[in-house]
Amino acid sequence: MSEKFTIKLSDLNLKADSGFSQIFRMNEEEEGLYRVWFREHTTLVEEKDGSFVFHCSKEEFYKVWYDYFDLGLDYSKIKALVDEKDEYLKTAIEHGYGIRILRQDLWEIIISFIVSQNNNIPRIKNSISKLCALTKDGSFPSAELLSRVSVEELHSYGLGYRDEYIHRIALKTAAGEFVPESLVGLPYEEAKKKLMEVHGIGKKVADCICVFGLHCLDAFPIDTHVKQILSAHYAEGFPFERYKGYASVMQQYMFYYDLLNPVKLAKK
DNA sequence: CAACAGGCGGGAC
DNA sequence: GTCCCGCCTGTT
Repeated sequence: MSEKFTIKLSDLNLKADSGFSQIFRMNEEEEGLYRVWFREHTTLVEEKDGSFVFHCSKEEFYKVWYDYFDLGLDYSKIKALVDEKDEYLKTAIEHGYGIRILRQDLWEIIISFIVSQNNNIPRIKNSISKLCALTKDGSFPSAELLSRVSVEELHSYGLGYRDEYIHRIALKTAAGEFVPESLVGLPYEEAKKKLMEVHGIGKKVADCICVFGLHCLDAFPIDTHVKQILSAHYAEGFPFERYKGYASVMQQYMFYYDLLNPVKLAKK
């Protein structure tokens, strides 16, 4: 609380990262002041005159938050890959300054994206905040803790039919029959395949877990927004080869831009 | 009222 | 393999 660490960072925009696709509990507590969580760590971050003030020690910043915000990766280089002739992607990137693929906790991402399926953001956030209320400190509940919560209780968190998916994967994980950590370091295709063996994880959720939980930037989650973007702007096919190794970064720019400026509405 | 939201499982074929 | 349907629930 007392200790603060200020640093200048480029290609980071807390508003863009918090409000949309990958984090369901980075809340703006006050104007320009955000709370972030990573496992047992939490801190406030504020954006001020192009600098970022972390309400933690310099040691904690470098130990936890530097990696969390993926600050070792130069996003300006990735943006430079974009095809000069691709007006749509160029526009999307201009509007998505500061988007990064954060390195969040794998277990939290697995559960969060199961919750996210066929769902909307306010409801997702509400369910996840109820899950986090299960712990004393507001951190995300472990598999062991979740496995002890009844399906009925889970249902009361507004999870709908996903209650059983959560219950089953929590039991399986607590029993050691599913080991999330075993996915770390696997090639993208293998990780995706193993994830899809879990009841409640399909193609899209598996891809999201690969991107946001395993930092596989080759994955390219196709949800309803991206599907519409692809058919509206890439009828000839999206140039995956060109963006090899960074497809998900492009996906994030497109997704974010579509939230601001939906393809469907723009077309009519 | 129906359609949709950051889809998935299950069954038909 | 592809297609199609039902599904929790809040919002438009």
